[in-house]
Amino acid sequence: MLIATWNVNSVRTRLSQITNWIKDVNPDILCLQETKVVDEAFPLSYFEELGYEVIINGQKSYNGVAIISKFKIENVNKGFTNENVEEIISIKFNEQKRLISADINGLKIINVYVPNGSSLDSDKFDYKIKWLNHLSSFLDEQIGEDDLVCFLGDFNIAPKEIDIHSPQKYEGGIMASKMEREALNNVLKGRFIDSFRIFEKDSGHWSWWDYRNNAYELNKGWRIDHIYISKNLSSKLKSCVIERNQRENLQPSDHAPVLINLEIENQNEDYLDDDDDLFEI
DNA sequence: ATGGCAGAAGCATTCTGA
Repeated sequence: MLIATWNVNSVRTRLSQITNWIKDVNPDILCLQETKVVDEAFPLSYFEELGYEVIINGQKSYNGVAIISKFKIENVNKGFTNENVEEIISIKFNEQKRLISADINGLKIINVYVPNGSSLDSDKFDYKIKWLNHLSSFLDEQIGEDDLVCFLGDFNIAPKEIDIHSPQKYEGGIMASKMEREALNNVLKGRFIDSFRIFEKDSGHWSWWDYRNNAYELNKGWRIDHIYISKNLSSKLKSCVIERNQRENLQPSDHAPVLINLEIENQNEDYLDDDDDLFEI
């Protein structure tokens, strides 16, 4: 079972790149961030024609998330549905469309687009930390001990020094500060494994390269897009790769897709793919 | 320290991203 995350920086601008990549890789589940489009204008049919179901939580110009799946999608949550907090707080954190989750083929899929935060002294940074704290309580309510969870997306946080191209310059700053990492750890609460780090222990592997300053050509990137899986899935994890060649497309997203292979049985009778060939990565 | 690049809105230029 192939599961991917990709911040596409506008689903409409990147449409042919996304559908070409889908045809090439044949993922079972693809989670998108920064779709930048209202739900009414989302190009649903392009994915449905390829045999996928789609759920979306979009907004105009900014943010927006979607899940594209070959398996039946059940128990959809658009945004936060926290019960043990004042409703007004959930409403506030649902204004920006950064979260969508559902049950798919026995897995809880939780797709996030964490706020960037701008700089440590800004109101946006304060929002980022509070948003992560709200996410933490949402996960606490949503995730049961035996649930099989895949928690993925654009986290806008480099977990460690080795996830930044020039730590001497960027450690402690935005996306690499102690506060953000603590907030992220409070969300994870030791429940998850960073899929990528099971297979690669060294620095030099990035999922995002700034459009500016020739960053891709100089390979000055960050690893900020992550696929966390619950510990009870660890024995099923067969691979995790960053599809960095997608950053070389004409007019690419500034992020590359991240992809895992989970060895999980098809539990779903109405699997939408009639192709029996398993894609090996 | 500043600006570089890109997308959306909307028609010149601003806002936002990371």
